[in-house]
Amino acid sequence: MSETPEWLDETQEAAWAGLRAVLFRAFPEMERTLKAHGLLAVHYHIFVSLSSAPDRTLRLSDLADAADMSQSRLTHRMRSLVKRGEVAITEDPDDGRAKNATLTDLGQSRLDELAPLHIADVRRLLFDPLTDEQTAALADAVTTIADHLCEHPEFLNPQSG
Amino acid sequence: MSETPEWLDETQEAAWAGLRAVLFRAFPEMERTLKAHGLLAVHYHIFVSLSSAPDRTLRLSDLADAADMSQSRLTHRMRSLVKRGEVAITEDPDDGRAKNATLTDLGQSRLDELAPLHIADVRRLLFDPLTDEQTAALADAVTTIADHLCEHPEFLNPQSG
DNA sequence: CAGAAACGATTGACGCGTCAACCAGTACGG
DNA sequence: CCGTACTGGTTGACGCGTCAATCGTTTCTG
Repeated sequence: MSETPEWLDETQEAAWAGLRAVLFRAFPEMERTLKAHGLLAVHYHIFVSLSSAPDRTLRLSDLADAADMSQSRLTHRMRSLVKRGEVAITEDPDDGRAKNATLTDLGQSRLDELAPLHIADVRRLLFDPLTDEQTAALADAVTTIADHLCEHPEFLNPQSG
Repeated sequence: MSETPEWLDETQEAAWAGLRAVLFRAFPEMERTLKAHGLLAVHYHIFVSLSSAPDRTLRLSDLADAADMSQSRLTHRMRSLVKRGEVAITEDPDDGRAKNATLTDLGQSRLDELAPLHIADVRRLLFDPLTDEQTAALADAVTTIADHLCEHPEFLNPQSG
C-alpha cells in the first residue's frame, strides 16, 4: 500500500470516498428520524451507553468516551436531558470531582420506543445492501481502525476523548 | 443477517460501533490539522472536487453533490472562499438559474500545500493499521453502501444531496 | 403560450459543537 | 504538610450546519 507515501492508491481512495459518503449522507439521514422525535443522535447514544451500563449509571468522563463525544459536548447536552428528566446526575461519593449519570425510567422508555426506529434506519441505510461477508469485513476493518486509535491516544487531541 | 429484524447481530453491532468511532474520533482529528491552516474539512473537499473537474469548474449543485454536502451548506461556505479569492463564481450562460464555481490559482496552491498534510493524516488514522486485504474489503463495503444510497435517493432527505 | 410545477441557489433564524479558559478536588513530591 | 501538577467537569463566545421559506428561472402540460 505504500509505493508513493504522499498519495492514496486507488483502493484507499475508494475507501476514503465511500466512508465520506456514508458519514455525510447516511448518518445525517439517520439523525433525521431521531430529530422527528425530539432527540439528537448524540442523545440516543448517551441513552444506549447508559442503558447497557451497570445500574444504568456511568461516570461522566466514561460516558463521554462510550458515546464517542468530547467532555464539553457531553456537558452541554446533559443540560436538556436532565431538565427533561431522562437522565439524572449525582455526585460521586468517592471522588469529589466526579459525577455520575443515570438513565431514568423515563429515559429508558424513550430509548425503548426509539430503538426500533433507529435500528431500522441503520439496517436500511447501511447493512441491507451488504452480504454477510461484506458486513463481517467492514466490521473487521473499522474495528481495527478504532482499536488502533485507542492504542495510540497520542494521535488524538486531548479534548476529544 | 436477519433472524431478528428488530435488532443488530453481533457483527453488525461491531461494524456500527466502529463506524461511529471513525466518524466521531478520526474525522475530527483530521479536521484539526486543516483548521490549524485556516481551512475546514468542507473547504478542503470543495477544493479537491473542483481541482479534479474539467477547467477546475463545477456547477454549484454538482459541487455540493461531489463534496457530500447540502446545497445551503455549500452556499454558506462559498461566501468566505470567494471573499478570500480561492474560488470564483460565475453565472452559467446556458441556464439562468445555475452558477459555476471555479478553483482559482490561489485556491489550487492552497490545496497543493495542504494535500500532503491531509493525506498523511488519512493514512495515519485510517489506513496504516489495515492490511491491503482489509483496505480492499473496506473499500468494497463502503462503496456498496454509497452506491445503494445513490440508487435509492428516496431514502434520503431532499435537502441533503 | 399561458399556468403550474420543478429546479438552482440564497437567506436568516436557530441550535449545536469546538475551543480555550476556568474552577474545584485529588494525588504526588519534597 | 504544603505547593505543584493533574484530573473531572463546567462555562461562554464563536462559527458552523440545518431547516424552512423564498426568489428567479426553466420546463412541462394542455
